[in-house]
Amino acid sequence: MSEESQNNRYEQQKLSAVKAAAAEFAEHGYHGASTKAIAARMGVQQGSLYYYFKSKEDALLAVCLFGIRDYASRMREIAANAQPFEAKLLATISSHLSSYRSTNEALKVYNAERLYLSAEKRANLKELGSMYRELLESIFDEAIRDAAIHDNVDCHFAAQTVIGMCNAWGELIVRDPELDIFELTQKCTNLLLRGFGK
Amino acid sequence: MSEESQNNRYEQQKLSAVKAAAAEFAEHGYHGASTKAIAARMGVQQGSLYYYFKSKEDALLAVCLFGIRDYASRMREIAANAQPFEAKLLATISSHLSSYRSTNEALKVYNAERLYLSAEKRANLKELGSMYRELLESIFDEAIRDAAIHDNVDCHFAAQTVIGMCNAWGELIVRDPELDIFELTQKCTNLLLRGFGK
Amino acid sequence: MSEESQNNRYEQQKLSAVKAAAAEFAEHGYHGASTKAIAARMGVQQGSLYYYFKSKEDALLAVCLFGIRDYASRMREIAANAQPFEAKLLATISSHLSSYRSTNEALKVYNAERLYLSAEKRANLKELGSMYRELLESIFDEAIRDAAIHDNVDCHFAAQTVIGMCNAWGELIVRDPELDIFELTQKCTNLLLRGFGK
Amino acid sequence: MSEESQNNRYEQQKLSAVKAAAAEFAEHGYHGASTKAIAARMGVQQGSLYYYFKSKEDALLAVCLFGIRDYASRMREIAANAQPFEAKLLATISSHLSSYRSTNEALKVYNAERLYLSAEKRANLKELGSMYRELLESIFDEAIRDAAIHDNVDCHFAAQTVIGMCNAWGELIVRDPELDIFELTQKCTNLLLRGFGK
DNA sequence: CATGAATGAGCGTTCATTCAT
DNA sequence: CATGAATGAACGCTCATTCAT
Repeated sequence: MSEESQNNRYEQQKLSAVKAAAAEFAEHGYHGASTKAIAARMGVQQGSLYYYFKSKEDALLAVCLFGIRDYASRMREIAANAQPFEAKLLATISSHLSSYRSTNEALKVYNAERLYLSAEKRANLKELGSMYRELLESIFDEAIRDAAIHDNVDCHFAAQTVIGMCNAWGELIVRDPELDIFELTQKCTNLLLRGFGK
Repeated sequence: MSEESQNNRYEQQKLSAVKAAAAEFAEHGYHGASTKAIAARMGVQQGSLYYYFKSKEDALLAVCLFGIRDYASRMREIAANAQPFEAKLLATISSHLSSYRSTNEALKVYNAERLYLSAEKRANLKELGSMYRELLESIFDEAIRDAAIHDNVDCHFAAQTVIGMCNAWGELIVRDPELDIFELTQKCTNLLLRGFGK
Repeated sequence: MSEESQNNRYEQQKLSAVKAAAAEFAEHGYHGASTKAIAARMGVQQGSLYYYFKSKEDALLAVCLFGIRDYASRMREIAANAQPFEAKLLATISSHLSSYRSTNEALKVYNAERLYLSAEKRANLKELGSMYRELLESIFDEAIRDAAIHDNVDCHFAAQTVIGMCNAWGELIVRDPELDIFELTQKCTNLLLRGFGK
Repeated sequence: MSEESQNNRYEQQKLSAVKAAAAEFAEHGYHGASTKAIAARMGVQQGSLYYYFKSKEDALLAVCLFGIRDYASRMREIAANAQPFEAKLLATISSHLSSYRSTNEALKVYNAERLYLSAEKRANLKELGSMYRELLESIFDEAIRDAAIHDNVDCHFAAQTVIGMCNAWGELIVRDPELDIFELTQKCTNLLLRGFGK
């Protein structure tokens, strides 16, 4: 039990480290953030960080994974559910946008800073990222099969655009805590389904 | 003539410095880029950079301005022209997306790094950026008045979304030189007008 | 005991840093001295200095304080003692001149370089310096009241002159380790009391 | 005539350069002053300074010489005159103190910065400086022979002290343009002749 | 005589990282 | 598990100086 509680303690501290790193990376960027500031934010000395991360780059990887893990797994659920296209699209957007509120800026860090990871470290992420896009593409594919959307829709373009639009709004969500995510989700979904025109 | 050519020399070098800085900032981010690398890219010694920029931050400001000056002025022209909504929207998107090819990554830098400028330095940019969004909003306002789009469209949301979508694609344009901008412009415009649904 | 010795370790190193800085500032002036040379003199790497000083300017402040702290507190004792004027004057001069031997050139640095401190940092010093002069003035005031000196002596002038004379000789003391301070003290005191004339 | 006027022009500019350098050296010290600031103060470009000084060190030498040339030659006149001791002492102090007003801070620079000159460059100055002190010593020697002062006065000490006292006040004169030099001269002379005691 | 452009060395400072305690 | 002390490389920047024009 003592071992377990120690383990818990470690996990708690590690989580706290990830959140501190996420906040610093989000505010100053990966290169602009300092390990000293991350340590200060979580209330330990600079050297102690190295019990939780092997290096600064390692911290970035941890933050990125923290940022997309849930987000990617929720996508898997959405794609697997037997729902009409419109519901799936709404669920996707809702999940994506609200992730920006719930992951301590880690999703923003994933978007803005992941390219600074070395190729090897990024490999893990790439898989999750690609999976996300492919699942979204498959939703559009299915919609075409079900005649829910025009058959001339480019599914790759569509998925990329949905992701890009959500990320663009995500930046604004992080910066403006007043933004109403529910309303925003409605508007985005509506736009994607029907456009602005008459 | 000697005077003019001397003047040209300075202007040429300054432009070359801005482009070198844009490239380095785009690749490594503001904090990750080094003045040494910028100098090396333009073929001078590190110290010589300071003949053209008062500081690294000043270089970032110059890059950002370089990135949005034309882009903003083109928007002014588009908004002023007497054209139907659909043409204006297409022109906007076309201008926005092709800027990512013509400004040596400076527009990408403006989007990703401008928040690292101090408040005073950013003031110059803010005006141009706000103007851009407001002009775009006015195009949507006008479209409502002309009954070209539904009257329940939130023009602020619409403008922000167009900008966000273009910037998201801009990132991809910069990273992938093969991307067909003409085709992309069509698809984006089409989506915004009619959506994916039937 | 381990804790105390650790604390000692830091204090020892900090003192060593102050002395190294004093020596370099005295030899090359504040601007002419390099942090690299200071670090080398105390046997650490350049960057390690910043564990003991927040900045080079901070090091100058530390040196100045080190240079005048004892010197100012001794003045307080002298002024407080119930002794005849001549004894107080002698004590003052003796204390002032011998400080130049005991503070590792820090007093010289205080005199020659303190004006390079920013106004805020200099504030700490100003108080001590003013106190010193005022205490000395009060000794002259008292001497007038006790009729130990002519009543037309300008006490401000007198204090300033004593200080100036001692500092002038201090420069020579630092440069020439052979100078006999005891003899010098006698001569200065004698001059101030009786002048060169008959 | 054209040649002469050109020569004059050069001499004027050189003088202006010396004064500019004196002012910068006095304000920031030799190492703290920049050639750029000196050039700016005299209204030319940085590179143009090198028509008047071979190097920054050369500029310091020129300033030092400018600071003590007149001052030393005046001392020669004073020592040569057939006047009583008291008159000579007064003339010396008057000349010394008023030099601080008339040489654009160059005398202050001579005192505070001359040690940063390399040994060879300082040689010229040393001669003038030693001459000054020796002339002053000879005045005290003569005063002993004429029985104008006690025969136990140490003439070397006396000369050094007079110089030191004047330089100490000189610092204050430079910093405070309101100081009454005439009054100060009287007080210093009086002190040196009669002391503060009764 | 003066300039503007450039240099290359050096500066003060910060950084990610290590490791004995 | 955590610290405090130290490292050495890199950073942004300033400098005195040079030289073609």
